[in-house]
Amino acid sequence: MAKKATTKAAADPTTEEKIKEAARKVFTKKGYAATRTRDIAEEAGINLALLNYYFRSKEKLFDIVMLENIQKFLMGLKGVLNNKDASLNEKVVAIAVNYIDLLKTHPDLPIFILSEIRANPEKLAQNMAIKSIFIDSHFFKQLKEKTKGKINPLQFMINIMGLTVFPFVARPLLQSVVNVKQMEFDKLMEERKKLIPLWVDGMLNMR
Amino acid sequence: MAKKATTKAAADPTTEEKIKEAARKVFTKKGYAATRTRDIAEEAGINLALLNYYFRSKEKLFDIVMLENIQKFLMGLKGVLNNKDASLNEKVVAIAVNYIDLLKTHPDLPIFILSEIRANPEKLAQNMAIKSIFIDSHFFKQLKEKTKGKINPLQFMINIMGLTVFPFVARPLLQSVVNVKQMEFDKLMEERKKLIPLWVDGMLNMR
DNA sequence: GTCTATAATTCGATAGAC
DNA sequence: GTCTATCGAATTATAGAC
Repeated sequence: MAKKATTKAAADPTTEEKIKEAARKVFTKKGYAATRTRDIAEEAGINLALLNYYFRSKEKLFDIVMLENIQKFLMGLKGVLNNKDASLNEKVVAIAVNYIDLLKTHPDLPIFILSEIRANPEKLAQNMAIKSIFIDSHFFKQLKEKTKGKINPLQFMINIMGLTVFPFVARPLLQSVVNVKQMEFDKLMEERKKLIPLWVDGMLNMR
Repeated sequence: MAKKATTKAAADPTTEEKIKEAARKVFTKKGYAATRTRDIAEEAGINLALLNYYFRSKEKLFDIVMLENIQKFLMGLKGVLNNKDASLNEKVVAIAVNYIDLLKTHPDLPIFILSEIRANPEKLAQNMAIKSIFIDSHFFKQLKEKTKGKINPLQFMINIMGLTVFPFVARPLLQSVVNVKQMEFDKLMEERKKLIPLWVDGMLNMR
């Protein structure tokens, strides 16, 4: 591991890295159970036996990919939520923009994370002190002030995440059922970067 | 099929019905690939061989469950969206209340449908003329009028569904990571029946 | 480190008795 | 219709040559 971290970072990927990237791609697309290690090996352009040589098993490889995916999905948030110099509205802008940019390149991330957690909740509890990321954040305090007892601030947290993330979760349905094309979808998501902060501001300042 | 639809509807379930109900439960919880026919048989309290006797294969059984799930999820919507006597706001209320009630008893429905469509988009295209349910609905016309060219009405359709459905999609994360208990979750969802129409109204009447 | 070949297991499906 | 027993295919994992 970390054999050639000498000069260049992105020289040519180690076999181990190739396998992990292939695993991320296939796992994220098809889910744990539907993924065959052969698919990963083929995607990585290596032999099946090498997968078990580097990672002990399918499950261990999955755990690594899963952990990194969750971090990718949540850790970007941490800095934003705790920036004490940003107003509530500025934070909403940052959340919307960051997530939409992330999800435009990794659209399957949310549905993968959510369905795997759902199928296997006990795997999560572990170490993750993610609760604090949301509930103990500066952002959450700002929400509490703004809503002063009237409405549970968690409702707004759900709304902001929902307005941002839900379109990507619903994308399979939008594309294959409502027949929204990839380009139209991307355009809608770009529009939402500006719209979501307006909508959230409206919700927070009602009556 | 339909052997004893004589007097009582919910007398005692046919073996066939028992299998289908067990299949719905297990498939919806674990997804197609992670489900073993043995799990379904055990859940139904019958023998594995009977599953193949009544339904030809795991896949055929799944297709039936999937179709019924999609109908359960979308068909309730159809009547609401096309009720010409209901105002836009009344329709939003109906959507929120209907879905939250449905999802409180079937919380895994959305994530199941979305992740299975995602893993297997070609299975959908089929017969389903679902596009019309949304785009050609009376509700969509009302949205168009209200937003008169300013914003794509699809954005609001996404918002309404997102505000309503997303909490249930995110529930695994909320419960096992943010540590929201079942009772608190249910309470939040009840609150949302009243809040969502207010929020949507605010969004539609901005500036 | 990488490959081929194969062992070990799991799982969907069926044969055949009752 | 329902069960037990088992087959056959698919898939993860490993042994062993290079």
